[in-house]
Amino acid sequence: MSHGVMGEKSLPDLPATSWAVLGILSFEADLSGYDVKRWADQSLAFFYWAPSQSQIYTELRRLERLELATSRVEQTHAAKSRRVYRVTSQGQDAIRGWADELEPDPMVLKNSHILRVWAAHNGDMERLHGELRTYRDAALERAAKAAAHARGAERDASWRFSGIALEWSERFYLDEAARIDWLLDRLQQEQ
Amino acid sequence: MSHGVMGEKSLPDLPATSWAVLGILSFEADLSGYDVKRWADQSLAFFYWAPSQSQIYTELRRLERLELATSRVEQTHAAKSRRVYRVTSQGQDAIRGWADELEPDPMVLKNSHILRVWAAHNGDMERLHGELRTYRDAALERAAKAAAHARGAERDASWRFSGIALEWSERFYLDEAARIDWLLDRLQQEQ
DNA sequence: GGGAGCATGTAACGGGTTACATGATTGG
DNA sequence: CCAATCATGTAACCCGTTACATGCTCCC
Repeated sequence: MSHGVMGEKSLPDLPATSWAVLGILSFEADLSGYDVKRWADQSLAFFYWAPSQSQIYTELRRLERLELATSRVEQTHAAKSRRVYRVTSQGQDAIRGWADELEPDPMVLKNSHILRVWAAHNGDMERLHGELRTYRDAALERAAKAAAHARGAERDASWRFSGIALEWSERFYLDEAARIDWLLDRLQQEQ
Repeated sequence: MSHGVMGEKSLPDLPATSWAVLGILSFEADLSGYDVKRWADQSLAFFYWAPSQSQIYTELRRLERLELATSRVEQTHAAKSRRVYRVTSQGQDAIRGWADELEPDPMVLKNSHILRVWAAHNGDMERLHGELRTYRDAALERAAKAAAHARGAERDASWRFSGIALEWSERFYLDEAARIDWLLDRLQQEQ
C-alpha cells in the first residue's frame, strides 16, 4: 500500500459550506438544522455568507455520512421532534486540520454597486448617486447589527473569537460606508 | 394579448456574468473572448469577480443569440483568426436598462480569513497570526495593483468611471490591510 | 527550436439556489 | 383563531468551475 499509513490523518475534501457548518457545530452541541441556519444568519452572514436553509440540511447529512458529526432525535413535544447534531472526535480532528493545515481560500468580493460605477457611462448620474446613498445607509445599518451581535457574544467566553469576528464586521461596514461617501465626492468632482 | 405592447422594452433576465460581459463590451467595440478575459482580470476582478475563460465564451455566445451583441471573424494572419464582438443597439438599450432599472444585487463578501478568526478556538494562535500577516501583505499588493490599473485608465476619457472604480478598489484593499492590523492587535489583547 | 502568449472551444461535474410541500406549536 | 415561528425535506435547475484539447504566432 502506497499510502494510508497508521496515524496519518488525511483531511476530507469538503466544500466550503460544509466546513462552515462544521464550524458552527464546534461552538455548541445539539444544534438542529434550524438552529444552524439562525447562527449562520447572525454571524457568518456578516463576513462570509449565509447558505440557504435547504443547503444546511444537506451539509448536515453529509457530515453525518462522513462520521464527522452524529445526530439524534430530540422529542420536543408530544407530536413534534427535531434532529440535533454534534461533532464527533473525528469531526474535531478534521476541524483542527481545516484551521491549521488548509490554505484559506481567497477572499471573494462581489460589489455590484461598484460595478455600476464602473459602467456609469451607460446610465443616469442622479440615479447612481441616489443608489449609492441608499447603499451607504444600508452599510451603516449592517454595521449597527454586527455591533449588536458582537455585544451579544461578549457574555459567553466560548464565543470570544466569534465576537471579535463580528467587531471586525462592524468595522468593515463602517469603512464601507465611509468609502461610499468618498466615492460620492469623487464622482461629484468628475463634473 | 396581455403584454408585449409596442415600445415596451422588457429587460432580458440575464445572469450576473452576462451583464458584466456586456458591460465590458460597452467600453470598446471588437473585443475577442480573450480580450474580455484580460479586461475582466484587470478591472472587474478588483471589486467584482473574474469569470473563467470558458464562461466568458459561453456568455458571449449567449449575448449574440439574444441579439445584444454581434460578432464577426477578424483575419489576423494567414492561418489565424479571431471572433470579435460588439454591442448592438438592442444591447445598448439593455445595458441602459440594467444600469437604471434593475436593482443591484446585494454585496457579497466571503472572507475565509475572518472565518478562521471566528473559529479560532479550534486552531493554533501563532499560526493564525502568521496567516493574517500574510493576508495583510497580499491586500497591500492588491491595492498597489489596483492603483496601477487606475493610473492606466486615466489616459482615456472613456475609462473615466472605470478608473474611479479602481481607485475605490485601491482604498478597499488599503482599508482591508488596516483592518487586519487592527485585528492582529485585538487578538493580542485577548491574550 | 522552444516557450510564452494568443485564441477558442468541449465535457463533466457539483455546489448551491429557488420553489414547493407539509405540519406542529406558541402567543396575541 | 390566526399569524409567526419552529422544523424538515424534495425536486428542478443552472451557473460556473476545472480539466482537457488544439493549434497558431512571436520572439529569444
